[in-house]
Amino acid sequence: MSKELAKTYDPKDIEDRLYRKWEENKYFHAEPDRSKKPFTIVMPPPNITGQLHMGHALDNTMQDILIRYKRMQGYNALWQPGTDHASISTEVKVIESLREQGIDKNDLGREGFLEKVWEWKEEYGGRIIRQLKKMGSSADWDRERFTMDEGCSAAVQEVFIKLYEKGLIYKGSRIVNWCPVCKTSISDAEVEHEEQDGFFWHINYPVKGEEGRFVEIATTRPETLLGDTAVAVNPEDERYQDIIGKTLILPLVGREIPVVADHYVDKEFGTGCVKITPAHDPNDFEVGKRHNLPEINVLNDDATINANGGKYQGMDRYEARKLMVQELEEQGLLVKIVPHSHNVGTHDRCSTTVEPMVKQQWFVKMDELIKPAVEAVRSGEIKLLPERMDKTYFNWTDNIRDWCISRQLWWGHRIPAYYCADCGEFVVARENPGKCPKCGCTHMTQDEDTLDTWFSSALWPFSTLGWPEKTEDLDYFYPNDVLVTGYDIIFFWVIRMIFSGYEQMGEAPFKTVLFHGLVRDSQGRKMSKSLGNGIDPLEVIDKYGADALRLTLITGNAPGNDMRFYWERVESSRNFANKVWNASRFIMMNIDEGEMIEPSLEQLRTGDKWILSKVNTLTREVTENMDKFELGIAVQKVYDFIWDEFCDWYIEIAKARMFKKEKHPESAKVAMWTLKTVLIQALKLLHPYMPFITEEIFCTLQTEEPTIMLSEWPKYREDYHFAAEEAAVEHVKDLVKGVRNMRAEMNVPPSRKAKMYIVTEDADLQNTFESMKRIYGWITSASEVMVQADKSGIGKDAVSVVIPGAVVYLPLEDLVDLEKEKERLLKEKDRLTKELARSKGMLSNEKFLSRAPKEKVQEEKEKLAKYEQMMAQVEERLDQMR
RNA sequence: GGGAUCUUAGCUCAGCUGGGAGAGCAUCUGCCUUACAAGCAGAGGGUCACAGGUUCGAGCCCUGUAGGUCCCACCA
Repeated sequence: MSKELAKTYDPKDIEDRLYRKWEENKYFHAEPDRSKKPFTIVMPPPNITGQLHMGHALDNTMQDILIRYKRMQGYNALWQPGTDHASISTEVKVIESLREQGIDKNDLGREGFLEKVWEWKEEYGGRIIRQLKKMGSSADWDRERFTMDEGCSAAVQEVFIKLYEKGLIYKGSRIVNWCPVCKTSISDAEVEHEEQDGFFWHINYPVKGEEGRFVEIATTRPETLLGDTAVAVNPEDERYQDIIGKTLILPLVGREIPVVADHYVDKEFGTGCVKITPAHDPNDFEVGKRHNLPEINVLNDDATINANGGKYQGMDRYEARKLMVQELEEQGLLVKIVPHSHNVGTHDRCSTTVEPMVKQQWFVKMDELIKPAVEAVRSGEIKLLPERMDKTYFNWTDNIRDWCISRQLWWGHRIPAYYCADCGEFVVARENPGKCPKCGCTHMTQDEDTLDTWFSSALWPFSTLGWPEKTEDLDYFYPNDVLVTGYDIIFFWVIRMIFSGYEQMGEAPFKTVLFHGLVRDSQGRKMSKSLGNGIDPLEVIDKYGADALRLTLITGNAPGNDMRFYWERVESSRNFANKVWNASRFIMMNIDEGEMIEPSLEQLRTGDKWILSKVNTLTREVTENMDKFELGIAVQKVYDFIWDEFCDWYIEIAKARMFKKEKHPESAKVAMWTLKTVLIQALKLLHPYMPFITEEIFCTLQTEEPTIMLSEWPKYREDYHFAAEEAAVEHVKDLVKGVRNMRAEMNVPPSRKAKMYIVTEDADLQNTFESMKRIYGWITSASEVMVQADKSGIGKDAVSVVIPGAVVYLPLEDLVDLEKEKERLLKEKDRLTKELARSKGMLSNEKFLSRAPKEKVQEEKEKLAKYEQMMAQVEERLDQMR
């Protein structure tokens, strides 16, 4: 009785204190240990510039649940954390902050700028980690890594060189996506397509030497006309047979360009004539290659027109467009302007319209690399959850294109290529070779470009474990078991980790990928800065506690589905936490101190066996669902058990015994043991989801173990399955519910006590009701309970309640409104009539009898018998009332 | 253009391999019953989008329709 908890649950009191305890005791830390099986999850590294948002909160909660679960199961569980340098985001952010101080990136120079970025990293890099800790995340922080730390950088260099040497990385002049604001190339995955309303400008291109003859083309980007080097038509298009091979005069420019025939042109679309701009359109680039057309780049890196644009030089692309259209109109070459909505590629970071441009860039050749990654998912060696993600995955791998990995940024891993200033030769090497292998000069400088951020994240599952060194960690913890992440980065990250794992390690990086969806606002919108609709997880934690937030994010959500965030849901999670808290408080206040010995099966009463059987089944179901990664279902079962079974029924059952300790000391003792045992088991099942509250209660309730997080995950016990007791308590529940229902509907106040007669001819039932008299008598405030085979001694006007197998009578003559009771009985009769019709219908169906499984038929027959018996009772009672 | 996914109670969503429709919140009615009013007890509320099909039996499987969401895609 000495231990006590505060009256209401206050997470603020306990969360930080317990987290400190866990950290100080190194409970999160994992070291290779051959006597235990490893279980590894690598944390998707949050950006160093990032602040905790709901996506992180969900992602980390799921991982923490899995890690805590496996840790309790005895696995050597490693949750490997770290952060990502996030090249573009970070660079842009630092540039902005410098600009506010009036400093320009270029004035600082590369070295100076990088110094500033590292300063920024030192200052803000730890912020998100501190925030993740507030969630209760049990990652092994001693192992925190950074994508640009020494080891990860070595891994990046190693991979680059290996791939280059295998011919899987090449440098080439290709058409790439160019962001004119970030002034860098980006990969296809970073381009977002958005539908925009634009126009089709129809322009006449004069045919050389044929006065008054034109070829009409249609374009959505008239300014690219400056780079046109041909016009193409479909070779099968009858309309244009005679102009193939002729020469056109490019309007405004005056350049002579040929008309070529290419199957790429769709006869049905537009005018059937396409202007070809190889330097600024991926398709045109291909056409240009086929017809040996020159590539004329007309844009600067900031998307202004360059010297090749003649008099338009220096103008912004859209300004030039406007002026050119105007001039075309003046010259009578503009045929018409047709509104046209089309897809425009934008940069996912800054939303700037991307310009396709021909540039020298580094690429990863994908066709061979992707093969094992495809096979892994196809064969099931790597499992994607939910399964439908397979299609998304294959859709990408089937249409894979080479990966542009060079970025014109400073913050990131620099490309290990060195160029000779004299002869232009380059070498890929671990360090500057100093001397040019071709001309022998010493003017070697490193490539200015850095690598795509995802190039380093792709190596995360093994670079964090020490690769390219052959470490014990790598040997023991690789491959990872599960990867938890949002479906939005399947292309950016998941696929690239998979092929990198196979290529570098010869093995899958992980066995299962568990995808989750987006956390949206209450209206279903994406949470975003610009909308200002984001909800800060830290605010939620501050108001309701981390456990409540975690529970909210996990319940009622199937894997891979988006969810909406509601404060009301957090509130109900908090209410559950309080429920657990108070149930525990009650138990602590009412059990005796000291060691408790497990009672023998003979000592256990019906109620004890029932709840032990229930928690036993719960254990099995929770474990099964967690193994299937059905976290929402698993925690829902724990929730329902604790609230609806343990609190609503077992604690009430126990009260009837504990409050009469003196009269029945043995029964009280067994109840106490059961209360404590079941509570601890339920707390363990709940711990991965709500680590703080379960730890606090566990540590207050018992002294044998220092922490719940290293306690043993409960196991299903064959000897704790009690079918008969479960059935008995169901009968008692039916009785209690029936009486409560009657009292509520008949407006019998709770203060009104009454005798209770239970009439049944079934001897087993008589025993059940006889043995649990005290329990349900107490719950229903009966003054006295009689169990008998007939109605002797029961007043004619006693109210009756028909329950399966028995009729309960309560002599409440003075209070009873006969009309009301008749109404109540008629309602019950109505319900039974429907059930009987359904049941009889099924059982009279020959095909059901012959084809349905025997158990189903038997089950249905039992139901029918039950309803028939109840119907008879109801009818008898109604007859009496006539 | 291709693909995925959703449509279940007033709202938000569960419903895992087909076998009598569930939860939370909201609503209504009683209760400060000695763990909890962040609570207890009771109640109301659903032709599971629509139309077909398979099956003894369909919210669940198949086909189609309508509407919503998302992803992918070089039709200028």
